Amino acid sequence: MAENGKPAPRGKRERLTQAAVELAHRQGYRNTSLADLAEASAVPLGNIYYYFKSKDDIGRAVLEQRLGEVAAMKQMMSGLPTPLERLLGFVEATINNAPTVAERGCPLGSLSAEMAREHGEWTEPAKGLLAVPMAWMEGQFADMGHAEDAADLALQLQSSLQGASILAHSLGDPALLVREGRRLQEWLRGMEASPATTE
Amino acid sequence: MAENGKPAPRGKRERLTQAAVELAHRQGYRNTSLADLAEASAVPLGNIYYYFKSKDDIGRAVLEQRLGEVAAMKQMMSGLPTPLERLLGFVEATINNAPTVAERGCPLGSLSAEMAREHGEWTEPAKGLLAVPMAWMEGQFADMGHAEDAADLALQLQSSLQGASILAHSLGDPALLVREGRRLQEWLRGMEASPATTE
Amino acid sequence: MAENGKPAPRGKRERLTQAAVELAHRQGYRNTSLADLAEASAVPLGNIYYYFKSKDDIGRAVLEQRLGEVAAMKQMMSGLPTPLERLLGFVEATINNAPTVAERGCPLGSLSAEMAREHGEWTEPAKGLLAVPMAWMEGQFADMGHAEDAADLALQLQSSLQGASILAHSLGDPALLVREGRRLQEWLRGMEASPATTE
Amino acid sequence: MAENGKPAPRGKRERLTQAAVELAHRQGYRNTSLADLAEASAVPLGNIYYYFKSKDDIGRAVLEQRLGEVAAMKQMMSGLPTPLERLLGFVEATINNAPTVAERGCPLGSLSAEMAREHGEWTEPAKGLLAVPMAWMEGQFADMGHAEDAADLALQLQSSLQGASILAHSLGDPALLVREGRRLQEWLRGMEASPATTE
DNA sequence: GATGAATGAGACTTCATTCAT
DNA sequence: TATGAATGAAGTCTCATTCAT
Repeated sequence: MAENGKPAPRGKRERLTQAAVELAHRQGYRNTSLADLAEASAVPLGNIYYYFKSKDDIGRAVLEQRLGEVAAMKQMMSGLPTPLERLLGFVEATINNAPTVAERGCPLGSLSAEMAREHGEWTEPAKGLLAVPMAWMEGQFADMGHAEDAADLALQLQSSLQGASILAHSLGDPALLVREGRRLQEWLRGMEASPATTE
Repeated sequence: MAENGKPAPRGKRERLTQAAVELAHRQGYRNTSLADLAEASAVPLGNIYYYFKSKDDIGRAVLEQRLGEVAAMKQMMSGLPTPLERLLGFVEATINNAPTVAERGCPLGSLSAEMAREHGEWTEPAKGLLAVPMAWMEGQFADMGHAEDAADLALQLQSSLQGASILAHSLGDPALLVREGRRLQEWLRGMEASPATTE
Repeated sequence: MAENGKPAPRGKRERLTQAAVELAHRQGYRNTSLADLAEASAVPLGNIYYYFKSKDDIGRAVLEQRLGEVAAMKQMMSGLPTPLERLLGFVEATINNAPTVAERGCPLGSLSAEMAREHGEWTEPAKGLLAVPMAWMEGQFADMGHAEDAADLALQLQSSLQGASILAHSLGDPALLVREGRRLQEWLRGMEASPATTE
Repeated sequence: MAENGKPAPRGKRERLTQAAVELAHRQGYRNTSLADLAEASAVPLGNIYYYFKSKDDIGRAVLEQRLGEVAAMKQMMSGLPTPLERLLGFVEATINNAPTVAERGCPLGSLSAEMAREHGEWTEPAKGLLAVPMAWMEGQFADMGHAEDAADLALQLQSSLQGASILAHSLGDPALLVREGRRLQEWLRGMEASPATTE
């Protein structure tokens, strides 16, 4: 009764989405049963269908939620003054996330890999999980004066981060991601010294 | 060696393993039913249990098979004269595999990611899928005279290859893996010029 | 008539009944969910239970509505001067309805068939759907001077109409019902020429 | 071990089909759950899927079984010497079936009506349930010398039989079907006297 | 009266695993 | 060894019905 007395029915769909996102990260989307989800979100199984009309619909919500997080990350980085700082900040965020990544995999990469196999409706949106950040990186590199090879640099950065995430996860060692992240930050800093002055 | 005339049952287990490896790559291990496997290997469903005592047992065989392929790859590369050529050959092999990787994911990475989640018995052997190649890379870098940062270089190379594989798979574009592979080969060649012996 | 200003809730029950009748005709009673009904009648699902205490209760209303239509048809025909014209008019009405019958089945026959199977409370009222028109026909034949075999003639007429409706529906061809209807009209007209004067 | 010791695995699919045909007749196809079917045929629910890959597949089998019965009926009638006797025999068979029809509906008509609504794959074969017998009747009438109006006569006969079946079922009175059947037999006999040879 | 939300039984389906031969 | 058949748990989904405002 504090702020409102309603049992906050709005919160339920979000609770479900949140739990679904978490479970999909922890054990995979396909591997997560609706019973799992019902228990994790304390919603009776049958009631899930009041909020989502199918499991696929939940998958869509998970995807959207993750895409929203990607957008939020871009938004957050846009507060930094230079493209170099923004890229450094992005890598820093990944590094900070290393323990979780080592335990459950990269939130974007693992979901993307899983959904890329389902040659269904959401194969397109799933691409955004990795493509959107990479496109953003490309923009930052371009702004740094590396317009010509911005795409290659972005591919290099995104590949390294994704690969290091996989290694950290598969080998269960967050330090791998931290190490590779630090190296990438060094690389980024060194890049500014000679900005595309290739001639 | 033949004690009796019974038709060597050896072929069946291998056919099953082979089919399981292929199906796990194509659609994921968990997502592959024993009925799928029975059909793909032309072995009656009930008979699978003569060769494997459970589905988990098949997972173990798949893992072993892939680990065997890793060993074979090392063996094959050992025919090349210098560590640089060996590393270049490894990357070249990955590049040649790009179309398959784009369609089904990296044979090692995707399996490793899937099995890393099953906090069961085979979490340890699964690590080898990515750790063994990386350790091998480390050895090559050391042989090239980069003893001190061999581990970092190996991490860098393996991360980039794995990451590029994920991107190629998720975005459905083999060219990404080819591009990143070529860049890595350039990087490797440039490295020999000044082999850490900076002075 | 208005005792208070409350918006006459009468309209809703009728809207529900009307929609239920239509849906039952189009897709079958059992096959119609309350969610379907709620949507079709623009009445919130939960609110249906204010007007009907169970789905069975809705079935009862559907039945009553159809029985009311039967009564209305009788009423309408009573405006015609002779029994022959009344019977001809009845057949004519059926013929006019042929397109709908071919698409959805006879409104009376299909409902009767569906509800006859439910050995429940409404098995009795359901009989009226076909029995009432048949009794009415019998009366008309009697009035035409065929008192002795009125029951047989009614059976013959009603059977033919129902059977032709089934054929039109099952084969998706309204022409079948039209053809049989015309034949029955001829038969009726020929009957008057020699009214029971069989000798 | 009498004739063969095998637990007659072949019999199971037929037992299932048989039970499905019976249950579909008694309570409708859609209204019959697989649990009902499992119980009626003494087959564990899960095992049904060894014999049929979906419920639709069972529906197909039911349809085929009924169509087979139609063919068998034609075959049986072909043993009679004249078309008149064959038609009389057909009506006689229907009459003999009256008690069952009154209880459960016409085996062909009710199935056809139900499946005509499912605008799916089997809408075509379902038409055969009523169309095949009607086409057969047409042939018999033609053989009787009524080539010109054979189609109309067949429509008339089939309509009357179907309609009388509905009435018998809906009103729960087998006598209605018997009465109408006898009348139709009389009509058929009277028809031969002046076989269309009106001049 | 009205309404969004909840609930639990039951439907169809898949699948790893076991059994009898 | 080989194999068709059996089995039961679990998964996704639907629906009539009820509850709390």
